[in-house]
Amino acid sequence: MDSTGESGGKKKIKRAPNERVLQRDPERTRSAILEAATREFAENGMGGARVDAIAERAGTNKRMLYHYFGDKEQLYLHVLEEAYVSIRTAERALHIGDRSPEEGIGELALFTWRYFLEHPEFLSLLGTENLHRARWLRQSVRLKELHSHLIGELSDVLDRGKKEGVFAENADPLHVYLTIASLGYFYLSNQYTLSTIFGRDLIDPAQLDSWEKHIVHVTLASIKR
Amino acid sequence: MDSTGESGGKKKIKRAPNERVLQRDPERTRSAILEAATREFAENGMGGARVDAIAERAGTNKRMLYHYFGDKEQLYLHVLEEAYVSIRTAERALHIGDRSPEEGIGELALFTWRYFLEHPEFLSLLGTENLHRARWLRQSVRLKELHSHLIGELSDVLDRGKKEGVFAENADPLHVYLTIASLGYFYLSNQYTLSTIFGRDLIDPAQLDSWEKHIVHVTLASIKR
DNA sequence: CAAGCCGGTAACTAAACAGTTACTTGATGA
DNA sequence: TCATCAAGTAACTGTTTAGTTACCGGCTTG
Repeated sequence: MDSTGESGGKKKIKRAPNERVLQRDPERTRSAILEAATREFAENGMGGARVDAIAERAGTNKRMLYHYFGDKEQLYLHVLEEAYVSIRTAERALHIGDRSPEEGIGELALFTWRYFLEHPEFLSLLGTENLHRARWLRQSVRLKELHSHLIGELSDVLDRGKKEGVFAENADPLHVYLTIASLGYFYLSNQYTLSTIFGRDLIDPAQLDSWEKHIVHVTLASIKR
Repeated sequence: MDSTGESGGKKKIKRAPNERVLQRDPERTRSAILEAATREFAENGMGGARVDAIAERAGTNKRMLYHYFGDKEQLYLHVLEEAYVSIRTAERALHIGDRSPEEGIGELALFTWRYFLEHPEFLSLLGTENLHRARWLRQSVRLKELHSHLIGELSDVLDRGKKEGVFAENADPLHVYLTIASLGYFYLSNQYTLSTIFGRDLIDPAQLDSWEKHIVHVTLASIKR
């Protein structure tokens, strides 16, 4: 589309290509807001998060935030959807069916634990959303089918294990996933009260390592025949 | 102490003892505020809770709230302490050491699950407190030693089980408690997002019953020799 | 029975807040 | 080269909020 004849020299775009690269960049502004909002909502919950704080963290101002996302609630919903899409996308890449049933389940447990450990903001957002009884998640059209894949794949692995005689016949895929998620979620999201109360620093690497082994052990022990 | 000589007849206290019982009752007002605050904080978190709403729910007004508790944060701390004292008190009444080791652990798991089920406000308060990294709990002097009893008793039961050869030698009392609490906490506190996502109503009595059995099974499976 | 104190009410205040408006700056296409 | 539109800024607005002040009234006590 350089047929305007003026595409040659004058345009100020990229004047000094690396000196002041793009003063106006909608894509960057948008994602900066989304990232800042993720942190703000994760740290303070829906009620405690401040729109001004998000704008400041993103290096922009409220006007832009309302421009791209409508209002505080819609911005929160975007953040939540993004968080779910991220974990489920990473999860799919695992292909737990490629290994033996026991290895597959162990792999899923390890992945989930480590993902939780590396993404505390995801745990926090889940907590906030549940405080509000999934008020915003229920509105989301994007997320309903995102999860059938997980249960489907898990179900296949369990069935294979049952046929091979290593898993109990009554092992339920939802129960298995809930077991894995429970053990990771509670330990990490409640680490602050737990460490205070029991006087043991749960975030200490040795403790983390010990709990990681525990999760895998418990998960497999709960379904082995 | 009735030596003042005027303790006899005249006092208007209890005029018509049941008609307008006590227009002014500090004890009742105080506990009404505490109960209202428990619900408000549990439903909306620290950031979302409204002081006006608490006063209204308690059938009083803000003045009294500030009179009895100082400010919003101190009131919140009282609520949190109260919640912890309640569960630990009920827990002590269990005497898990009076039974066989396996029954004792099963009893603790059942108790914890049912307590969580009947006290959703406790789970919610825990979530809120952890969002704030135990900021207020850390300030509390009352709660530090409240928990050594639990771990101590649990430790005794495990040791007995190990001597009798039913429990594995490396079973850790903290891990056992965390396992029990994890499975109950996550299922209940995250029931809203989980039900939405997996399309199964987790609060349905049949589901609850099934998960209760699962918790006991998993807990014992994780420590059995 | 008068003095004073404590439980209680309601209206007020200053700050914080979500959301808006008026305006500026920069890119693009005809 | 100029009209147009999108990106961006900053100051503003009405409302909500935690916390306060001024006041009322009944009970206790010297």
